[in-house]
Amino acid sequence: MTGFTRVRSCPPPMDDGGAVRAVLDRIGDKWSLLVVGALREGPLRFGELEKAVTGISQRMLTLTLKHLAEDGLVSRTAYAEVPPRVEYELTGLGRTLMPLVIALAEWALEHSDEINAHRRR
Amino acid sequence: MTGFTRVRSCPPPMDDGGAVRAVLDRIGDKWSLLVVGALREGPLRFGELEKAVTGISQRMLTLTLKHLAEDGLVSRTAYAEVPPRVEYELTGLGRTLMPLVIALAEWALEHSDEINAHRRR
DNA sequence: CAGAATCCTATCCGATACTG
DNA sequence: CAGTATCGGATAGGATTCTG
Repeated sequence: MTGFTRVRSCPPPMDDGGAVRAVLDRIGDKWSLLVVGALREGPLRFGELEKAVTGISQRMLTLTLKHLAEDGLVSRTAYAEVPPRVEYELTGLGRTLMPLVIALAEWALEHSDEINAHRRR
Repeated sequence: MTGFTRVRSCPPPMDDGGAVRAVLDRIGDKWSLLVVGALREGPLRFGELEKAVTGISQRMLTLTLKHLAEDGLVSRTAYAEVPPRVEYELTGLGRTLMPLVIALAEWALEHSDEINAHRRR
């Protein structure tokens, strides 16, 4: 057990020993939250995601979707058609993350000016 | 669901052109949110932060604090004493981020088991 | 259309040593 | 105590090419 430092009070357990960090390691990368956010209104195909998440490379979209699927945040459905069609959709677990993504986006929009002003100095 | 076709042109943006991404680039790194979370109950000294954020290296703590200070999320106060004492504290702007950090931590704790179970397959 | 494979670069970040 | 400076390995991620 890793000691905490000095307990003042212990409201929400920020560091349970790694759960927070483990999650951050996954969704704290450059694209995951943006992809999750892009799926907020329903399933999208690979190509649609590519357009929805501006700037993402094909490779990173593939990898990000694979990770999100491994973590159970996104489901992948391939339809046997020609040309091929593959849809990605948030799972129930993935949807529980949406309020956080929304909140983060709103926070970013609301405070980016202030942050940029500060950074410029 | 019959009777209308899903509109899929461009489920437009929560991406205003980069504000969300810009913020993610800053707080989406490995340590920033953990440092912010460590400061939730009040100011801490450099050494206290080092212990509070388990696993962080001296170098990364220095850099992370510098970035957070540049963005105006954290303030730095050096007291002219021997030995030196430096305290870091959330600014008003930094405190507006706390609800998000708390929410993220709670989400992580609540769903890490499910994520890990999924990943194991 | 949806990807897999390969190559290559920038940067992240830890370890270590030194300083006021 | 609270940093700074430097080195080097690991990895993230972009560009390009190829395939079912």
